[in-house]
Amino acid sequence: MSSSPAIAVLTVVGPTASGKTSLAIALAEALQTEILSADSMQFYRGMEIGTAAPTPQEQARVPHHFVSCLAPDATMAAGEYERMARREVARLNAAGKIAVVVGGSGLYVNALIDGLFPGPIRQPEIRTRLQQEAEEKGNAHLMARLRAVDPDYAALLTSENDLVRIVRALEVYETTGQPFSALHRDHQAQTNALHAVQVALQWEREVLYDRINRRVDLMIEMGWLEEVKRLIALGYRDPLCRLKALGYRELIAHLEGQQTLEEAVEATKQHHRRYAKRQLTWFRGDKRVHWLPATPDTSVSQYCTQALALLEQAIESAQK
RNA sequence: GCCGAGGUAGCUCAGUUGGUAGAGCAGCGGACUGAAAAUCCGCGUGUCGGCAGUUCGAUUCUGCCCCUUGGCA
Repeated sequence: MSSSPAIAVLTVVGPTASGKTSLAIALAEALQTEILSADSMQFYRGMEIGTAAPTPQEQARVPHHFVSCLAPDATMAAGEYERMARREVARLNAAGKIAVVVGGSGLYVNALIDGLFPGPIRQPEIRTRLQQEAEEKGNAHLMARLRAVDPDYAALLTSENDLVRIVRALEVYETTGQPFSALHRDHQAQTNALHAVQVALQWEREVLYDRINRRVDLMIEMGWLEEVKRLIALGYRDPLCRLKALGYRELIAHLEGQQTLEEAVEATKQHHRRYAKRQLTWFRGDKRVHWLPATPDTSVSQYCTQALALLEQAIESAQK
């Protein structure tokens, strides 16, 4: 019976195509532990090529969780992920192991480490109703409603066009009778954050974009189009469009004759580059993340050594 | 070689009857609490090809040069 480690999780975060998967595997091997994915799209089965999920060979090296475990028409939610992932962290910690978490979905990583406020899961009927209302009476109408029940949160939003957030906040208010911002504030006051060490690989922007472009080409070479065709044949065309995983809609548009393969590939690369930029903004904003300078000449084992050293330091200071 | 067209942002181009310039795309920055690979907000980043002349002032007018391009040879 081992005692719980001083650090509960070691995360590998950062933008897409930065090399998270291989670093996480190296770290999990070194720590003799398991990997929890924090990737909102690698959950889905049959989308392994397009989401750059760890390959069967990679998964054979280290046990993985939360990869290829849902049908493409299933819904996931950050709160559900928080519960499932924390259960795995607790199990590993109880065995004296540090959980290695890898993924680029910032909200999911935060849900796991910091926890979300205990709010309701999404309410499809309420959302549909509110969206219809926005369409009929305009976005400003919904924003005015939010301002009336939760002025603090309304003031934080950048625009009345951010319907996703306005609808969610109104949905929370309708379900709980509490303003979204108040629930959020209460939760921050009594946070139960996991003790974590977070690392990310920091590439020069041009090099990262080059890696993204090359990886999309590689995905096509590995049979991404066939993967999409297979999913369509299984009846997942519409769920796939709803998921909005990068590239799938573009490839579907190509398969349905709306654009050339080249156009679809170029659009996909661009969407990945923009996604990487949003991820950089997200993770740069979290001052707990340690950025390891990355270059084409550095090997995974070198990053691994650096990350383990950071982990060692954190464990020492946690034990003081 | 001759005749014509053009050189303005990373790209495609607009424009200034002389007062150092603006669109689209690309790009950059930010926000983010159960849809998050989603969603939303903000920002022109410039030796106006080069040199000289005219002018208070030239990206704009003039001259020469360089480069690209179409046609004729």
